[in-house]
Amino acid sequence: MKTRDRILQVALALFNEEGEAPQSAVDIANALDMSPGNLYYHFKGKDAIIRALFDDFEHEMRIILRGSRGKITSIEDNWIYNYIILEEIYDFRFFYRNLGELLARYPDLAVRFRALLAEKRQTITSLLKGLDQRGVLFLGPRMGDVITDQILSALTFWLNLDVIEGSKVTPSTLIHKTVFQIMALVAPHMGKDGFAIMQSMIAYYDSKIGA
Amino acid sequence: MKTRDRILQVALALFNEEGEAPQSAVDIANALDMSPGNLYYHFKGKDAIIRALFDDFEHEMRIILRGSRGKITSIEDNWIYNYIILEEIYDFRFFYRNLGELLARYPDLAVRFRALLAEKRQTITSLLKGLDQRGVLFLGPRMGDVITDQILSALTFWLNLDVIEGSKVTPSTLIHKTVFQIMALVAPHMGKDGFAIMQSMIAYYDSKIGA
DNA sequence: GTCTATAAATGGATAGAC
DNA sequence: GTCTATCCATTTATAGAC
Repeated sequence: MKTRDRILQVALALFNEEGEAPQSAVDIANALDMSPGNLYYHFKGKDAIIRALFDDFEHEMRIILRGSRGKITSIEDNWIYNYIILEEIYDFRFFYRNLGELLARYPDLAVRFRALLAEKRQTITSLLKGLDQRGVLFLGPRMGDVITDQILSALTFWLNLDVIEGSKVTPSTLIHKTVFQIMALVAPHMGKDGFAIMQSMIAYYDSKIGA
Repeated sequence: MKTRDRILQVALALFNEEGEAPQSAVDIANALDMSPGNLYYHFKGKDAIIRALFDDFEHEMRIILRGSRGKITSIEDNWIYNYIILEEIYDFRFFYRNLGELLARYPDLAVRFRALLAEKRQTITSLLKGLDQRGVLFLGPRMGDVITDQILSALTFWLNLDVIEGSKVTPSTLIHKTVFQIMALVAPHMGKDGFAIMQSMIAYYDSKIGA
């Protein structure tokens, strides 16, 4: 394996497990059993590593977002789609733990992250509109935007609330819980079927987390 | 005004406006036209200042939470109550911008912050239960917990999404928008009145932000 | 209480040998 | 490509004069 890739791999693991902020370039070099000088030969510093990691994340997230266009019609599709997005975020979770501070430190990444968010918003909006038009959903005026905001917020901060509350659930359970939360944002707008759908989602969720 | 209080006041303003992470003890001293040595005479360092600021925040937030017990019965009461909480958070917004990283750096504050969150959760849960029992709300099994999570999340991360999306609304508009979002989480569960209530909330919200 | 001066520690970064 | 050695800048923290 190329040294460059090894650095990215180990740095990502280190950031995800210990947090990005406390790690210095020397810490990363140590984790790789490598001299700081050598690390600087491959990357100009921690900044360059973070930018390279964001490149990877951005690329993969775009594939996921683009790949879903027009293919999601059922509730089950929605569940799976959310699951895939959350798993991708989990792989680069160090980024979301610190989001505000990180984007303040790297304005260039902030621009790109916002573009990604805008694409997500777009995807969610058109998805909801499709469900509304097919009569699966009943959205009053403005409610489309309101729910989009709520879903976007859930997708962005699900990891934070968990950390802050100090919960100790497994990653898999947390992802399932989050998907459930997102579905629960939509279910109340499903008219008289909403209650039944909510019930079956609860059953599905319980089976996933083994409750 | 006592020097100690001046330090806290200026440090809070500095953290809120420029972010907490980039400010060193020397920066704070400069903002006060004071020598670092003098700052260290009053506080052992930035850590001690942050702890003192958290003391203030915790104290005021507890007063707000305690003061509301059993007094909130109408939708209008809810609107006002949320507004007061959001304003208090806004006064100490530096804390919420960085929440994850900050709590990781100060485990003692993490414990206290979690206790505060638990008290908030408690308040929201009993509030929803009250509305459910009086027939204002219709919550299926589990839905109480789900909505509580959603509200708690909105109250905790409203400032972050705004910063991340780079929006440029006034603080007042942002607070109104957030209250609206929280009410919109509850409205769909108000049975057949939900639609009308939602409509009147939208009108009220529009009047507040002058749209 | 407040200042100046300075020590001690840390993190970022590069030069030059191998 | 990789290492050692080193430098520079920043930050924390304290001692001692006023």
